[in-house]
Amino acid sequence: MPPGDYARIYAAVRRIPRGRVATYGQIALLADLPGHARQVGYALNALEHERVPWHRVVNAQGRISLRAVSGAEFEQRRRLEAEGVEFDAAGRLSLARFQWRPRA
DNA sequence: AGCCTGACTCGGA
DNA sequence: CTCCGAGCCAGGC
Repeated sequence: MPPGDYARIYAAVRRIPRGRVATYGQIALLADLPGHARQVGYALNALEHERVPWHRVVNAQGRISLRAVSGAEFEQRRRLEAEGVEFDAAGRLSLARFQWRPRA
């Protein structure tokens, strides 16, 4: 996978406004990498100190994807709630309400 | 090459 | 609604 791909993925994630979320597949599309939803996850997993709002990326079911190393999920939810995103009792957010829909 | 794994997704049971 | 199963693609062995 070309090194530049990660940069495009990060650029797409950076476009997500505060208080909104995007799905992995959606980011893949915006980065011109249709079908690479999993790679988006890898790219986010590889983040170190880059300034990228990784917490605004959730899966297609409006849930926070679990990592191999548990713990970061709580941090993600905490950050989203700090931006006004609400979760239901089942730990899921409403994509209908919070998903970012960039125009054309 | 083959096999396994993973911050994914969609559709069917 | 939840649980698979299959498809998906990149990476590491």
